[in-house]
Amino acid sequence: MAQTFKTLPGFRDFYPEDCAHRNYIFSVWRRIAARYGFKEYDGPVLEPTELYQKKSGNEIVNQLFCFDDKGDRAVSMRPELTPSLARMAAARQRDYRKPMRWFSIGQFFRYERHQKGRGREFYQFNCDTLGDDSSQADAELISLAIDLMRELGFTKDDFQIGLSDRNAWVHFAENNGLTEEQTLTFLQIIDKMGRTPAEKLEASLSELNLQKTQIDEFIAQGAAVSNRIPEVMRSLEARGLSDYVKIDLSIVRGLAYYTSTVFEIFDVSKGMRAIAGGGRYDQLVKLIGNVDLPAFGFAMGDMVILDLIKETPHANHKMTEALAEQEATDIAFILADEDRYPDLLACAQDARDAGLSCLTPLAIQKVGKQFQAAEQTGARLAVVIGSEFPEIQIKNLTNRNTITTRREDLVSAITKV
RNA sequence: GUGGCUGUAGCUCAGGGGUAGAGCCCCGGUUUGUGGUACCGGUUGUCGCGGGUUCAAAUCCCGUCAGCCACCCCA
Repeated sequence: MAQTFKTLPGFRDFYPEDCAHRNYIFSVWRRIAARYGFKEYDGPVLEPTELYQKKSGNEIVNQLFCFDDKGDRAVSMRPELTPSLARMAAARQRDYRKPMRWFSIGQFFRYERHQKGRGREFYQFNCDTLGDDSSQADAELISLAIDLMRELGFTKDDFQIGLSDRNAWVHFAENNGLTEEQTLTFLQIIDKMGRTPAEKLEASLSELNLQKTQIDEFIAQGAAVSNRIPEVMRSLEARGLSDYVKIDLSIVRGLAYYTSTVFEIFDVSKGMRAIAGGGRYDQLVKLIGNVDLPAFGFAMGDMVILDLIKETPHANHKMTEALAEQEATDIAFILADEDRYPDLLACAQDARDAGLSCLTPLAIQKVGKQFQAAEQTGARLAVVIGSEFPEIQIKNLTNRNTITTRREDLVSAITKV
């Protein structure tokens, strides 16, 4: 009995239609990054496990695809790009004018349970500015993120940027006498506040001698608690993008390395999932690469955004249109007389040399079948090669207009049909 | 790691102790040089796997595995 194989849990096959969707998202990512002058880079898929431990501590090993290689090195499939970026940027930062505007599209791996919007393997767009600590850099990347969403067809009614300042909370913690360690615990409590039951929240806060009312009052102050947020907002206002942004101090992001501005993209319609997120990390490059390089970055994964595109009619329509245009074949060659097969191949080669995409029959089939196949593969034109060759017929499959021409005029005639 | 739901054709699913079903997809045909519709025909299954009850189990019971969803976590 033949054994059948399936993908490993959390891993995906990309059939042509899936690949088309993926490439559509990639093309939007690249287009918008280029629009802001960002340069593409990439790092290795396999890194020393230590690189991730250094940044995030030992617990992270549970979530890593890690193993010992044949040289007994502890290695991990990359779960994220930022540590590799920090290493690369630190190593050669003198070769690049600041600010460095870098982006990357790559595949990442996390050993965790597969669920909607999350797998063990996924693609992620990473976009970072290094070597500039200004609020303009923050606003520039948030603006890029907004344009990304707009280019994918989303509107103000579909998504929103939540903007916050982690530093404001650190000051709050200091003013309330928390130690550095307590502050980290505190930030995690804030991060989970939205989905923690009220009683449990009160209990965790009281361990730090805090009351929920203090937190609520602080959040209610909004931008006033931060030096950074008003500057970022002014920049976004100047760009006409401030309608997309809402100040929400409850956002602090899970990771410890964020230093001041943090933001997330949420979808408005479907349960406020986080689509993307990022923030400022002015100390991380120093930690990993021993070079002072303030940075701001964000990342967006392919799984949640694709779900959201498919669930949002106008975004899905935009994707479908773009793919139909991109994938259309120019010409389906149709063989009406077997003896003319070599002539058909010669004509197809001419057309291909001229840059046209062509399909040619591989087996002898009835003309009707060939037209049907041409139709189903989405060809724009059919070119019929038959006994009257070198006279050939060109038919527009959309409006059924037909012209006849000579073999040598094929390429020039095509534009007229 | 914890919980809920679901496992029947390639896909979406119906059926519910007595010979295995529908739609879609795919392939072929409707007399051989012109397409989307229509019609006809065809391929595909140990009903996830193992055990139990029964004259008889895809169906009921127990276990197990897998998938999905949620929790945990989220870089």
